[in-house]
Amino acid sequence: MTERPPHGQRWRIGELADATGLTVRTLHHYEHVGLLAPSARSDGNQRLYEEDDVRRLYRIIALRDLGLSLADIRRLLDEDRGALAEVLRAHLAHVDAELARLGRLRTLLERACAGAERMGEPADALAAIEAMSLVAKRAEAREAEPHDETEAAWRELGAQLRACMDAREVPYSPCVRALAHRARALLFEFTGGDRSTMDALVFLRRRDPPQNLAGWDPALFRYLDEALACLASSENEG
Amino acid sequence: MTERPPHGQRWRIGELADATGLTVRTLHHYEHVGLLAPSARSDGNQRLYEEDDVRRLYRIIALRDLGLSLADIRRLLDEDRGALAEVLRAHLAHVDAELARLGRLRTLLERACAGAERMGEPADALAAIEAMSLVAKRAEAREAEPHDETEAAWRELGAQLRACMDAREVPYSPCVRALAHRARALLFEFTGGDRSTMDALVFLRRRDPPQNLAGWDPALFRYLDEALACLASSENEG
DNA sequence: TTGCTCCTCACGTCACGTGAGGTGGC
DNA sequence: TTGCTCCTCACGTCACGTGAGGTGGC
Repeated sequence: MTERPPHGQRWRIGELADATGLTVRTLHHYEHVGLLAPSARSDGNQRLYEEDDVRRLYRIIALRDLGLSLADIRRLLDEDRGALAEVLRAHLAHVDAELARLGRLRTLLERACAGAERMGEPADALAAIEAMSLVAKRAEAREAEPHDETEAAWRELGAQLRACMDAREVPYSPCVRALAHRARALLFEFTGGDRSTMDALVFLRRRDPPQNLAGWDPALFRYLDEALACLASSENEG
Repeated sequence: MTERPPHGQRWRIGELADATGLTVRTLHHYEHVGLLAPSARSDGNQRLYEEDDVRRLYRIIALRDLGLSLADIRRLLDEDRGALAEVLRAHLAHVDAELARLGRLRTLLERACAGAERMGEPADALAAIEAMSLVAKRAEAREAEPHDETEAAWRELGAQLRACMDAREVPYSPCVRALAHRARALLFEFTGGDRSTMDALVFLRRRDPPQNLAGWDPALFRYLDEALACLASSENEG
Protein backbone atom coordinates (compact mmCIF):
# COMPACT_ATOMS: atom_id res chain seq x y z
CA MET A 1 0.00 0.00 0.00
CA THR A 2 1.69 3.20 -1.17
CA GLU A 3 0.43 5.86 1.20
CA ARG A 4 2.64 8.82 0.45
CA PRO A 5 3.80 9.58 -3.05
CA PRO A 6 7.50 10.15 -3.63
CA HIS A 7 7.01 13.42 -5.54
CA GLY A 8 6.12 15.95 -2.85
CA GLN A 9 2.33 16.10 -2.51
CA ARG A 10 1.33 14.79 -5.91
CA TRP A 11 -0.03 11.35 -6.71
CA ARG A 12 0.29 9.59 -10.03
CA ILE A 13 -2.86 7.79 -11.08
CA GLY A 14 -1.58 4.32 -10.22
CA GLU A 15 -0.46 5.44 -6.78
CA LEU A 16 -3.86 6.91 -6.07
CA ALA A 17 -5.57 3.76 -7.31
CA ASP A 18 -3.42 1.62 -5.01
CA ALA A 19 -4.06 3.88 -2.04
CA THR A 20 -7.85 3.92 -2.49
CA GLY A 21 -8.44 0.42 -3.82
CA LEU A 22 -10.03 1.80 -6.98
CA THR A 23 -8.82 0.90 -10.46
CA VAL A 24 -7.03 3.26 -12.80
CA ARG A 25 -9.95 2.87 -15.18
CA THR A 26 -12.35 4.05 -12.50
CA LEU A 27 -10.34 7.23 -12.03
CA HIS A 28 -10.38 7.75 -15.80
CA HIS A 29 -14.12 7.29 -15.70
CA TYR A 30 -14.61 9.81 -12.90
CA GLU A 31 -12.70 12.32 -14.96
CA HIS A 32 -14.75 11.51 -18.05
CA VAL A 33 -18.04 12.19 -16.27
CA GLY A 34 -16.71 15.40 -14.74
CA LEU A 35 -16.55 14.10 -11.20
CA LEU A 36 -12.83 14.36 -10.48
CA ALA A 37 -10.13 15.87 -12.66
CA PRO A 38 -6.50 16.01 -11.49
CA SER A 39 -5.29 19.54 -10.81
CA ALA A 40 -2.19 19.08 -12.94
CA ARG A 41 -0.45 17.09 -15.62
CA SER A 42 3.25 16.24 -15.90
CA ASP A 43 5.42 17.23 -18.86
CA GLY A 44 4.66 13.85 -20.38
CA ASN A 45 0.90 14.50 -20.00
CA GLN A 46 0.52 12.18 -17.02
CA ARG A 47 -2.17 13.00 -14.48
CA LEU A 48 -0.96 14.47 -11.19
CA TYR A 49 -3.49 14.50 -8.35
CA GLU A 50 -2.94 17.00 -5.53
CA GLU A 51 -4.14 17.02 -1.94
CA ASP A 52 -7.45 18.69 -2.70
CA ASP A 53 -8.15 16.14 -5.41
CA VAL A 54 -7.48 13.30 -2.98
CA ARG A 55 -9.73 14.82 -0.34
CA ARG A 56 -12.50 15.16 -2.92
CA LEU A 57 -11.97 11.56 -3.98
CA TYR A 58 -12.47 10.28 -0.45
CA ARG A 59 -15.78 12.12 -0.28
CA ILE A 60 -16.80 10.66 -3.61
CA ILE A 61 -16.01 7.18 -2.34
CA ALA A 62 -17.94 7.70 0.88
CA LEU A 63 -21.04 8.89 -1.00
CA ARG A 64 -20.70 6.16 -3.60
CA ASP A 65 -20.54 3.56 -0.83
CA LEU A 66 -23.89 4.87 0.36
CA GLY A 67 -25.24 3.88 -3.05
CA LEU A 68 -25.63 7.32 -4.62
CA SER A 69 -25.26 7.65 -8.37
CA LEU A 70 -22.22 9.48 -9.76
CA ALA A 71 -24.57 12.15 -11.12
CA ASP A 72 -26.04 12.75 -7.66
CA ILE A 73 -22.58 12.90 -6.12
CA ARG A 74 -21.45 15.42 -8.68
CA ARG A 75 -24.47 17.58 -7.99
CA LEU A 76 -23.95 17.39 -4.23
CA LEU A 77 -20.28 18.25 -4.38
CA ASP A 78 -20.44 20.94 -7.06
CA GLU A 79 -23.84 22.55 -7.05
CA ASP A 80 -26.08 21.95 -4.11
CA ARG A 81 -24.54 20.79 -0.86
CA GLY A 82 -27.70 21.84 0.97
CA ALA A 83 -29.60 19.06 -0.79
CA LEU A 84 -27.52 16.43 1.00
CA ALA A 85 -30.07 15.46 3.65
CA GLU A 86 -32.86 15.47 1.09
CA VAL A 87 -30.99 13.28 -1.38
CA LEU A 88 -30.02 10.84 1.36
CA ARG A 89 -33.64 10.60 2.52
CA ALA A 90 -34.85 9.96 -1.00
CA HIS A 91 -32.19 7.31 -1.44
CA LEU A 92 -33.13 5.69 1.86
CA ALA A 93 -36.73 5.46 0.66
CA HIS A 94 -35.50 3.84 -2.54
CA VAL A 95 -33.41 1.31 -0.59
CA ASP A 96 -36.43 0.49 1.57
CA ALA A 97 -38.51 -0.14 -1.54
CA GLU A 98 -35.78 -2.41 -2.89
CA LEU A 99 -35.63 -4.30 0.40
CA ALA A 100 -39.40 -4.82 0.30
CA ARG A 101 -39.26 -6.00 -3.30
CA LEU A 102 -36.40 -8.40 -2.61
CA GLY A 103 -38.23 -9.71 0.44
CA ARG A 104 -41.28 -10.59 -1.66
CA LEU A 105 -39.05 -12.06 -4.33
CA ARG A 106 -37.31 -14.19 -1.71
CA THR A 107 -40.62 -15.67 -0.58
CA LEU A 108 -41.57 -16.56 -4.14
CA LEU A 109 -38.14 -18.00 -4.86
CA GLU A 110 -38.20 -20.18 -1.79
CA ARG A 111 -41.57 -21.63 -2.80
CA ALA A 112 -40.29 -22.15 -6.32
CA CYS A 113 -37.22 -23.97 -4.96
CA ALA A 114 -39.41 -26.24 -2.83
CA GLY A 115 -41.64 -26.90 -5.84
CA ALA A 116 -38.74 -27.60 -8.16
CA GLU A 117 -37.17 -30.03 -5.72
CA ARG A 118 -40.32 -32.07 -5.01
CA MET A 119 -41.71 -32.18 -8.54
CA GLY A 120 -40.42 -35.22 -10.34
CA GLU A 121 -40.49 -33.86 -13.87
CA PRO A 122 -38.80 -30.56 -14.75
CA ALA A 123 -41.77 -29.76 -16.99
CA ASP A 124 -44.09 -30.08 -13.99
CA ALA A 125 -41.85 -27.84 -11.95
CA LEU A 126 -41.94 -25.21 -14.70
CA ALA A 127 -45.73 -25.44 -14.80
CA ALA A 128 -45.84 -25.04 -11.02
CA ILE A 129 -43.68 -21.94 -11.14
CA GLU A 130 -45.81 -20.52 -13.91
CA ALA A 131 -48.95 -21.19 -11.90
CA MET A 132 -47.37 -19.52 -8.89
CA SER A 133 -46.55 -16.45 -10.91
CA LEU A 134 -50.11 -16.40 -12.18
CA VAL A 135 -51.53 -16.66 -8.67
CA ALA A 136 -49.20 -13.92 -7.41
CA LYS A 137 -50.39 -11.61 -10.18
CA ARG A 138 -54.05 -12.33 -9.46
CA ALA A 139 -53.31 -11.46 -5.83
CA GLU A 140 -51.77 -8.15 -6.89
CA ALA A 141 -54.72 -7.41 -9.12
CA ARG A 142 -57.06 -8.17 -6.24
CA GLU A 143 -55.22 -5.54 -4.20
CA ALA A 144 -55.96 -3.00 -6.88
CA GLU A 145 -59.56 -3.96 -7.62
CA PRO A 146 -61.07 -6.20 -4.96
CA HIS A 147 -64.40 -6.90 -6.68
CA ASP A 148 -63.17 -9.18 -9.38
CA GLU A 149 -65.89 -11.21 -11.02
CA THR A 150 -63.85 -14.38 -10.87
CA GLU A 151 -63.57 -13.93 -7.15
CA ALA A 152 -67.31 -13.37 -6.84
CA ALA A 153 -67.92 -16.67 -8.66
CA TRP A 154 -65.60 -18.54 -6.29
CA ARG A 155 -67.18 -16.87 -3.31
CA GLU A 156 -70.67 -17.93 -4.36
CA LEU A 157 -69.52 -21.45 -5.16
CA GLY A 158 -67.81 -21.57 -1.76
CA ALA A 159 -71.02 -20.55 0.01
CA GLN A 160 -73.08 -23.21 -1.78
CA LEU A 161 -70.48 -25.89 -1.12
CA ARG A 162 -70.26 -24.92 2.53
CA ALA A 163 -74.03 -25.35 2.84
CA CYS A 164 -73.66 -28.91 1.49
CA MET A 165 -70.77 -29.58 3.83
CA ASP A 166 -72.68 -28.29 6.85
CA ALA A 167 -75.67 -30.45 5.81
CA ARG A 168 -73.28 -33.47 5.72
CA GLU A 169 -74.05 -34.23 2.10
CA VAL A 170 -71.83 -37.07 0.87
CA PRO A 171 -69.34 -36.05 -1.89
CA TYR A 172 -71.06 -38.21 -4.54
CA SER A 173 -74.50 -36.73 -3.97
CA PRO A 174 -75.92 -35.01 -7.09
CA CYS A 175 -75.81 -31.45 -5.76
CA VAL A 176 -72.19 -31.77 -4.62
CA ARG A 177 -71.28 -33.33 -7.97
CA ALA A 178 -72.84 -30.35 -9.71
CA LEU A 179 -70.81 -27.96 -7.62
CA ALA A 180 -67.63 -29.96 -8.29
CA HIS A 181 -68.38 -29.65 -12.01
CA ARG A 182 -68.77 -25.94 -11.63
CA ALA A 183 -65.48 -25.70 -9.67
CA ARG A 184 -63.66 -27.60 -12.38
CA ALA A 185 -65.06 -25.29 -15.02
CA LEU A 186 -63.92 -22.21 -13.09
CA LEU A 187 -60.44 -23.67 -12.61
CA PHE A 188 -60.35 -24.51 -16.31
CA GLU A 189 -61.18 -20.93 -17.15
CA PHE A 190 -58.69 -19.55 -14.65
CA THR A 191 -55.79 -21.56 -16.05
CA GLY A 192 -56.74 -21.08 -19.66
CA GLY A 193 -57.50 -24.79 -19.94
CA ASP A 194 -53.93 -25.89 -19.36
CA ARG A 195 -53.84 -29.31 -17.71
CA SER A 196 -50.40 -29.10 -16.13
CA THR A 197 -51.08 -25.62 -14.81
CA MET A 198 -54.28 -26.90 -13.21
CA ASP A 199 -52.44 -29.77 -11.57
CA ALA A 200 -49.65 -27.46 -10.43
CA LEU A 201 -52.20 -25.10 -8.95
CA VAL A 202 -53.78 -27.91 -6.97
CA PHE A 203 -50.34 -29.06 -5.84
CA LEU A 204 -49.41 -25.57 -4.74
CA ARG A 205 -52.64 -25.13 -2.82
CA ARG A 206 -51.99 -28.32 -0.89
CA ARG A 207 -48.45 -27.32 0.02
CA ASP A 208 -49.29 -23.73 0.77
CA PRO A 209 -52.93 -23.25 1.72
CA PRO A 210 -54.15 -19.72 0.98
CA GLN A 211 -55.73 -17.92 3.91
CA ASN A 212 -59.37 -17.07 3.57
CA LEU A 213 -59.22 -16.85 -0.21
CA ALA A 214 -62.69 -15.66 -1.26
CA GLY A 215 -64.15 -17.10 1.91
CA TRP A 216 -62.60 -20.56 1.49
CA ASP A 217 -60.88 -22.30 4.37
CA PRO A 218 -58.82 -25.53 4.48
CA ALA A 219 -61.81 -27.66 5.49
CA LEU A 220 -63.81 -26.42 2.51
CA PHE A 221 -60.86 -27.10 0.20
CA ARG A 222 -60.63 -30.66 1.52
CA TYR A 223 -64.36 -31.16 0.93
CA LEU A 224 -63.97 -29.94 -2.66
CA ASP A 225 -60.97 -32.24 -3.13
CA GLU A 226 -63.08 -35.22 -2.14
CA ALA A 227 -65.87 -34.19 -4.48
CA LEU A 228 -63.43 -33.73 -7.37
CA ALA A 229 -61.87 -37.12 -6.65
CA CYS A 230 -65.35 -38.75 -6.73
CA LEU A 231 -66.10 -37.03 -10.00
CA ALA A 232 -62.82 -38.17 -11.56
CA SER A 233 -63.15 -41.78 -10.42
CA SER A 234 -66.75 -42.10 -11.61
CA GLU A 235 -65.73 -40.66 -14.98
CA ASN A 236 -62.86 -43.13 -15.25
CA GLU A 237 -65.23 -45.99 -14.53
CA GLY A 238 -67.86 -44.79 -17.03
CA MET B 1 -57.40 -6.48 -22.85
CA THR B 2 -57.43 -8.52 -26.03
CA GLU B 3 -57.48 -12.11 -24.87
CA ARG B 4 -58.23 -14.04 -28.03
CA PRO B 5 -56.88 -12.97 -31.39
CA PRO B 6 -59.32 -12.67 -34.28
CA HIS B 7 -57.19 -14.77 -36.67
CA GLY B 8 -57.68 -18.33 -35.46
CA GLN B 9 -54.92 -19.19 -33.01
CA ARG B 10 -52.34 -16.65 -34.09
CA TRP B 11 -51.37 -13.49 -32.28
CA ARG B 12 -49.88 -10.39 -33.86
CA ILE B 13 -47.11 -8.83 -31.83
CA GLY B 14 -49.21 -5.96 -30.51
CA GLU B 15 -51.97 -8.30 -29.43
CA LEU B 16 -49.52 -10.46 -27.52
CA ALA B 17 -47.98 -7.40 -25.93
CA ASP B 18 -51.40 -6.20 -24.78
CA ALA B 19 -52.32 -9.62 -23.43
CA THR B 20 -49.11 -10.03 -21.42
CA GLY B 21 -48.44 -6.45 -20.39
CA LEU B 22 -45.06 -6.50 -22.11
CA THR B 23 -44.03 -3.97 -24.75
CA VAL B 24 -43.59 -4.74 -28.42
CA ARG B 25 -39.96 -3.78 -28.03
CA THR B 26 -39.52 -6.40 -25.30
CA LEU B 27 -40.82 -9.10 -27.63
CA HIS B 28 -38.42 -7.88 -30.32
CA HIS B 29 -35.65 -8.11 -27.76
CA TYR B 30 -36.54 -11.66 -26.74
CA GLU B 31 -36.36 -12.66 -30.36
CA HIS B 32 -33.02 -10.90 -30.79
CA VAL B 33 -31.44 -12.81 -27.90
CA GLY B 34 -32.88 -16.10 -29.14
CA LEU B 35 -35.37 -16.50 -26.31
CA LEU B 36 -38.64 -16.46 -28.23
CA ALA B 37 -39.16 -16.41 -31.99
CA PRO B 38 -42.66 -16.46 -33.50
CA SER B 39 -43.41 -19.68 -35.35
CA ALA B 40 -44.61 -17.87 -38.44
CA ARG B 41 -44.67 -14.63 -40.40
CA SER B 42 -47.50 -13.18 -42.47
CA ASP B 43 -47.22 -12.41 -46.18
CA GLY B 44 -46.29 -8.87 -45.22
CA ASN B 45 -43.47 -10.19 -42.97
CA GLN B 46 -45.40 -9.54 -39.75
CA ARG B 47 -44.69 -11.81 -36.79
CA LEU B 48 -47.38 -14.39 -36.02
CA TYR B 49 -47.16 -16.07 -32.61
CA GLU B 50 -48.87 -19.43 -32.20
CA GLU B 51 -50.11 -21.24 -29.11
CA ASP B 52 -46.81 -22.90 -28.32
CA ASP B 53 -45.06 -19.55 -28.53
CA VAL B 54 -47.53 -18.03 -26.12
CA ARG B 55 -47.12 -20.88 -23.67
CA ARG B 56 -43.38 -20.49 -23.83
CA LEU B 57 -43.73 -16.75 -23.27
CA TYR B 58 -45.70 -17.26 -20.06
CA ARG B 59 -42.93 -19.48 -18.72
CA ILE B 60 -40.37 -16.87 -19.66
CA ILE B 61 -42.33 -14.25 -17.78
CA ALA B 62 -42.70 -16.44 -14.70
CA LEU B 63 -38.96 -17.15 -14.56
CA ARG B 64 -38.10 -13.54 -15.28
CA ASP B 65 -40.34 -12.45 -12.40
CA LEU B 66 -38.24 -14.66 -10.15
CA GLY B 67 -35.28 -12.49 -11.14
CA LEU B 68 -33.47 -14.91 -13.45
CA SER B 69 -31.43 -13.47 -16.30
CA LEU B 70 -32.62 -13.99 -19.86
CA ALA B 71 -29.53 -16.11 -20.51
CA ASP B 72 -30.39 -18.41 -17.59
CA ILE B 73 -33.99 -18.67 -18.76
CA ARG B 74 -32.89 -19.58 -22.25
CA ARG B 75 -30.60 -22.27 -20.91
CA LEU B 76 -33.31 -23.69 -18.67
CA LEU B 77 -35.95 -23.80 -21.40
CA ASP B 78 -33.75 -25.01 -24.25
CA GLU B 79 -30.87 -26.98 -22.86
CA ASP B 80 -31.00 -28.12 -19.30
CA ARG B 81 -34.36 -28.27 -17.58
CA GLY B 82 -32.89 -30.51 -14.91
CA ALA B 83 -30.79 -27.60 -13.68
CA LEU B 84 -33.92 -25.74 -12.61
CA ALA B 85 -33.72 -26.45 -8.87
CA GLU B 86 -30.00 -25.79 -8.86
CA VAL B 87 -30.30 -22.47 -10.67
CA LEU B 88 -33.12 -21.36 -8.38
CA ARG B 89 -31.07 -22.24 -5.28
CA ALA B 90 -28.09 -20.30 -6.58
CA HIS B 91 -30.31 -17.35 -7.33
CA LEU B 92 -31.86 -17.53 -3.88
CA ALA B 93 -28.38 -17.37 -2.36
CA HIS B 94 -27.66 -14.34 -4.51
CA VAL B 95 -30.87 -12.63 -3.39
CA ASP B 96 -29.99 -13.36 0.24
CA ALA B 97 -26.59 -11.76 -0.25
CA GLU B 98 -28.26 -8.73 -1.80
CA LEU B 99 -30.69 -8.49 1.09
CA ALA B 100 -27.81 -8.60 3.57
CA ARG B 101 -25.89 -5.95 1.65
CA LEU B 102 -28.93 -3.67 1.42
CA GLY B 103 -29.58 -4.16 5.12
CA ARG B 104 -26.08 -2.97 6.01
CA LEU B 105 -26.42 -0.12 3.53
CA ARG B 106 -29.69 0.90 5.14
CA THR B 107 -28.08 1.17 8.56
CA LEU B 108 -25.29 3.36 7.21
CA LEU B 109 -27.74 5.51 5.26
CA GLU B 110 -29.91 6.07 8.27
CA ARG B 111 -26.94 7.25 10.31
CA ALA B 112 -25.86 9.46 7.43
CA CYS B 113 -29.35 10.98 7.28
CA ALA B 114 -29.32 11.69 10.99
CA GLY B 115 -25.86 13.23 10.68
CA ALA B 116 -26.80 15.35 7.68
CA GLU B 117 -29.90 16.65 9.40
CA ARG B 118 -28.21 17.66 12.68
CA MET B 119 -25.00 19.06 11.27
CA GLY B 120 -25.30 22.78 10.66
CA GLU B 121 -22.91 23.07 7.74
CA PRO B 122 -23.19 20.81 4.68
CA ALA B 123 -19.39 20.61 4.69
CA ASP B 124 -19.47 19.20 8.20
CA ALA B 125 -22.11 16.70 7.20
CA LEU B 126 -19.94 15.56 4.30
CA ALA B 127 -16.97 15.19 6.63
CA ALA B 128 -19.12 13.17 9.02
CA ILE B 129 -20.24 10.83 6.25
CA GLU B 130 -16.68 10.43 5.11
CA ALA B 131 -15.57 9.63 8.65
CA MET B 132 -18.37 7.10 8.93
CA SER B 133 -17.29 5.40 5.74
CA LEU B 134 -13.75 5.33 7.06
CA VAL B 135 -14.84 3.77 10.34
CA ALA B 136 -16.98 1.20 8.55
CA LYS B 137 -14.01 0.16 6.42
CA ARG B 138 -11.74 -0.13 9.45
CA ALA B 139 -14.39 -2.34 11.01
CA GLU B 140 -14.43 -4.57 7.92
CA ALA B 141 -10.65 -4.74 7.95
CA ARG B 142 -10.77 -5.70 11.62
CA GLU B 143 -13.03 -8.61 10.69
CA ALA B 144 -10.39 -9.83 8.29
CA GLU B 145 -7.34 -9.27 10.48
CA PRO B 146 -8.21 -8.69 14.12
CA HIS B 147 -4.72 -7.94 15.43
CA ASP B 148 -4.32 -4.55 13.91
CA GLU B 149 -1.52 -2.51 15.41
CA THR B 150 -3.65 0.62 15.62
CA GLU B 151 -6.12 -1.32 17.69
CA ALA B 152 -3.37 -2.59 19.98
CA ALA B 153 -2.24 1.00 20.57
CA TRP B 154 -5.77 2.08 21.49
CA ARG B 155 -6.17 -0.93 23.72
CA GLU B 156 -2.98 -0.12 25.65
CA LEU B 157 -3.90 3.54 25.92
CA GLY B 158 -7.33 2.53 27.18
CA ALA B 159 -5.83 0.32 29.89
CA GLN B 160 -3.53 3.11 31.13
CA LEU B 161 -6.33 5.65 31.07
CA ARG B 162 -8.62 3.30 32.95
CA ALA B 163 -5.98 2.93 35.67
CA CYS B 164 -5.94 6.72 36.05
CA MET B 165 -9.72 6.83 36.10
CA ASP B 166 -9.93 4.11 38.73
CA ALA B 167 -7.30 5.95 40.81
CA ARG B 168 -9.52 9.05 40.53
CA GLU B 169 -6.80 11.14 38.93
CA VAL B 170 -8.15 14.57 37.97
CA PRO B 171 -8.20 15.24 34.18
CA TYR B 172 -5.57 17.96 34.39
CA SER B 173 -3.03 15.85 36.28
CA PRO B 174 0.25 15.37 34.38
CA CYS B 175 -0.12 11.66 33.69
CA VAL B 176 -3.68 12.08 32.33
CA ARG B 177 -2.53 15.00 30.19
CA ALA B 178 0.21 12.83 28.77
CA LEU B 179 -2.32 10.15 27.86
CA ALA B 180 -4.64 12.75 26.30
CA HIS B 181 -1.71 13.92 24.16
CA ARG B 182 -1.10 10.37 23.08
CA ALA B 183 -4.80 9.91 22.23
CA ARG B 184 -4.79 13.02 20.14
CA ALA B 185 -1.73 11.83 18.28
CA LEU B 186 -3.37 8.47 17.54
CA LEU B 187 -6.54 10.16 16.34
CA PHE B 188 -4.44 12.49 14.20
CA GLU B 189 -2.74 9.52 12.62
CA PHE B 190 -6.03 7.65 12.14
CA THR B 191 -7.68 10.51 10.29
CA GLY B 192 -4.63 11.46 8.28
CA GLY B 193 -4.44 14.78 10.12
CA ASP B 194 -7.72 16.09 8.80
CA ARG B 195 -9.33 18.47 11.29
CA SER B 196 -12.93 18.18 10.13
CA THR B 197 -12.72 14.40 9.91
CA MET B 198 -11.43 14.34 13.51
CA ASP B 199 -14.30 16.51 14.67
CA ALA B 200 -16.81 14.44 12.75
CA LEU B 201 -15.41 11.28 14.28
CA VAL B 202 -15.84 12.70 17.77
CA PHE B 203 -19.37 13.80 16.90
CA LEU B 204 -20.23 10.36 15.55
CA ARG B 205 -18.85 8.64 18.62
CA ARG B 206 -21.06 10.79 20.87
CA ARG B 207 -24.21 10.06 18.85
CA ASP B 208 -23.46 6.43 18.30
CA PRO B 209 -21.20 4.99 20.99
CA PRO B 210 -19.25 1.98 19.73
CA GLN B 211 -19.60 -1.12 21.86
CA ASN B 212 -16.46 -2.29 23.54
CA LEU B 213 -14.19 -0.91 20.83
CA ALA B 214 -10.71 -2.12 21.78
CA GLY B 215 -11.76 -2.39 25.41
CA TRP B 216 -13.21 1.12 25.66
CA ASP B 217 -16.57 1.78 27.26
CA PRO B 218 -18.71 4.96 27.42
CA ALA B 219 -17.37 5.95 30.85
CA LEU B 220 -13.80 5.74 29.61
CA PHE B 221 -14.71 7.81 26.53
CA ARG B 222 -16.22 10.47 28.78
CA TYR B 223 -13.08 10.55 30.90
CA LEU B 224 -10.96 11.03 27.76
CA ASP B 225 -13.30 13.78 26.57
CA GLU B 226 -12.73 15.68 29.81
CA ALA B 227 -8.99 15.24 29.55
CA LEU B 228 -9.00 16.46 25.93
CA ALA B 229 -11.13 19.45 26.90
CA CYS B 230 -8.65 20.37 29.67
CA LEU B 231 -5.77 20.06 27.25
CA ALA B 232 -7.49 22.27 24.67
CA SER B 233 -8.49 24.97 27.15
CA SER B 234 -5.02 25.15 28.73
CA GLU B 235 -3.48 25.44 25.25
CA ASN B 236 -5.88 28.26 24.34
CA GLU B 237 -4.89 30.14 27.50
CA GLY B 238 -1.12 29.67 26.95
C1' DT C 1 17.64 -1.76 -23.99
C1' DT C 2 14.02 -3.92 -21.07
C1' DG C 3 9.88 -3.59 -18.08
C1' DC C 4 6.57 -0.99 -16.01
C1' DT C 5 3.35 2.69 -16.00
C1' DC C 6 1.07 5.79 -18.44
C1' DC C 7 -1.79 7.68 -22.54
C1' DT C 8 -6.24 7.73 -25.66
C1' DC C 9 -9.85 5.52 -28.06
C1' DA C 10 -13.55 2.23 -28.29
C1' DC C 11 -16.38 -1.88 -27.78
C1' DG C 12 -18.98 -4.81 -24.31
C1' DT C 13 -22.12 -5.48 -20.27
C1' DC C 14 -27.90 -6.08 -19.21
C1' DA C 15 -32.63 -5.56 -20.49
C1' DC C 16 -34.67 -3.11 -22.76
C1' DG C 17 -36.48 2.55 -24.03
C1' DT C 18 -36.77 5.67 -27.51
C1' DG C 19 -36.76 7.54 -31.66
C1' DA C 20 -35.93 7.40 -37.11
C1' DG C 21 -37.46 6.33 -41.43
C1' DG C 22 -40.23 3.42 -44.07
C1' DT C 23 -43.98 -0.08 -45.34
C1' DG C 24 -48.42 -3.02 -44.88
C1' DG C 25 -53.49 -3.72 -43.83
C1' DC C 26 -58.25 -1.96 -42.97
C1' DT D 1 -56.77 8.42 -48.68
C1' DT D 2 -56.11 8.48 -43.66
C1' DG D 3 -54.66 6.27 -39.28
C1' DC D 4 -52.93 2.53 -37.02
C1' DT D 5 -49.79 -1.21 -36.62
C1' DC D 6 -46.04 -3.22 -38.21
C1' DC D 7 -41.01 -3.51 -39.99
C1' DT D 8 -35.64 -2.86 -39.31
C1' DC D 9 -31.76 -0.42 -37.71
C1' DA D 10 -29.31 2.00 -34.14
C1' DC D 11 -28.11 4.95 -30.27
C1' DG D 12 -28.70 5.59 -25.13
C1' DT D 13 -28.81 3.89 -20.22
C1' DC D 14 -25.06 3.02 -15.74
C1' DA D 15 -20.50 2.34 -13.92
C1' DC D 16 -17.16 0.81 -15.25
C1' DG D 17 -14.09 -3.92 -17.51
C1' DT D 18 -11.21 -5.17 -21.00
C1' DG D 19 -8.36 -4.99 -24.58
C1' DA D 20 -5.74 -2.35 -28.58
C1' DG D 21 -2.06 0.23 -30.03
C1' DG D 22 1.23 3.49 -28.79
C1' DT D 23 4.39 6.47 -25.77
C1' DG D 24 7.07 8.12 -21.46
C1' DG D 25 10.23 7.41 -17.37
C1' DC D 26 13.69 4.70 -14.66
